Amino acid sequence: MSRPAPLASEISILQSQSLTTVVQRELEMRIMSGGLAPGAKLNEIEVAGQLNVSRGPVREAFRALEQAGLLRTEKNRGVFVRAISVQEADEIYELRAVLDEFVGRTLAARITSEGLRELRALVEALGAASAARDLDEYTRLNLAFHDRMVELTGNGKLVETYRRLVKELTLFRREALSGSTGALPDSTREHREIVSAIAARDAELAGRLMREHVERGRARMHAAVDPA
Amino acid sequence: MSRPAPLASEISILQSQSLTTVVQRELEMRIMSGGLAPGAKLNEIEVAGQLNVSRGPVREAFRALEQAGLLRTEKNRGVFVRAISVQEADEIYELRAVLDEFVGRTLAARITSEGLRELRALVEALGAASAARDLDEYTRLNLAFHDRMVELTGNGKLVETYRRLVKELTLFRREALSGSTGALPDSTREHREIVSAIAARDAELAGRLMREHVERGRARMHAAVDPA
DNA sequence: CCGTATTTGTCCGTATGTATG
DNA sequence: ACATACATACGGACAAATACG
Repeated sequence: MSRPAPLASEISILQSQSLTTVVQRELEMRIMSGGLAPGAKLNEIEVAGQLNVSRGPVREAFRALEQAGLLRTEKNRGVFVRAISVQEADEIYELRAVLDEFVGRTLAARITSEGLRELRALVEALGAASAARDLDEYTRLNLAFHDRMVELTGNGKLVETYRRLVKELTLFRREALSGSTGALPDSTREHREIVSAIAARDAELAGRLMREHVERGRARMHAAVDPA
Repeated sequence: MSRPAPLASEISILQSQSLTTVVQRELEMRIMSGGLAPGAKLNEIEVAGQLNVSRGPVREAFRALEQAGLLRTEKNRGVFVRAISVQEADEIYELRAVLDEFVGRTLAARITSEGLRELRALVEALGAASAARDLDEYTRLNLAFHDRMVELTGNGKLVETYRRLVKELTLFRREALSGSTGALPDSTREHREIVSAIAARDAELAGRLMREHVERGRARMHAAVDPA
């Protein structure tokens, strides 16, 4: 056993989680953060070496991430970070529009005042990041805002489904818009209107605004991909 | 190597697919068909022995099925067939209602005459199975009818998402309604109305009928679970 | 509470298939 | 086309944790 002593931060994880889970999380993080680009090949031995584990847990993590839609396996050839096609991204946007419309309607019907306070705080923070032209922070908060809205519906299955789609979309953006100008869309006004509609308990309007909000993202994708 | 010669039908599979995939499919089939009931514990060595493979592919299949929502893992304890709670089933029905409403609207807008012919044939077959009181056939055709509708939308991501939810609902029904009377609901009339609305290109109506159709299934579940 | 048996978690060796010169 | 190098697929052994008597 030539394995070096793990860092202190790793010990607690190693004790409570299986190595497969640790590897899975680490790879997912690298994919989502862009450390592993779509199309990149993952070598079992290499990954195992980097994480100081054997190939067993790595292979198990590969199977999990494959099912999660982040990796693709070619038998006897290797596993690759999935590349999402424009068509697939379009399908995801279409689905997201349906789900987000439901989210808007549902929140208008059953959000609590505490939930509303949270959303307003996130919208304010989003406006600040936008004014400061802080793209990373804006992106982070934008994801958090939408994710929190979905959570506040109280439907755990919806949360699960939604997050899966968002992960794949993130993969696509990283692939397609890598060299793109980092112009932040500034949807601050739209965000405010959505929260207002929810606060006003106008389910019809909140749903419509959410759907249109997603459709605009979809249109931006097409505009960025096709050199119109 | 004391492994017996595989059947001819297995050889082609072994050549084209990895053992992990074969094991995964086999386990999924056993779970969906009820051979493995919710809550049942799966022993690695036992499964490996039954399928004449080593524990490696079995463990990899476990990770994939865990991600697919059909198995649950407790560290150092084992993997179990997932048991879906009533609340979770309710969440899934709520989601399905949203998706199926979208399916109805979409089909009304873009179904082809060939697709319409297919749906009509399925509805007829469903009516026949209902008249013959053939519950198994009715269940099979009912799943096929709804699955085909989703396919005909042309949105592959939607198909993927929908099937995942249906699998989990099947798991729940198998768990909760195991001792229930096998009374078939006979939604023949509803099915006919849905197809009619689609054929009439009435998106609004088709969507509403689909949503209500799912909501009735949801209500039947609650009625079957709570002794009202 | 301790020791044993069983099961899972991890690691590594070997075979097979793929890519490359 | 052949041989070599290399990566994956699979199997089996060891270590660690849990269950049980």
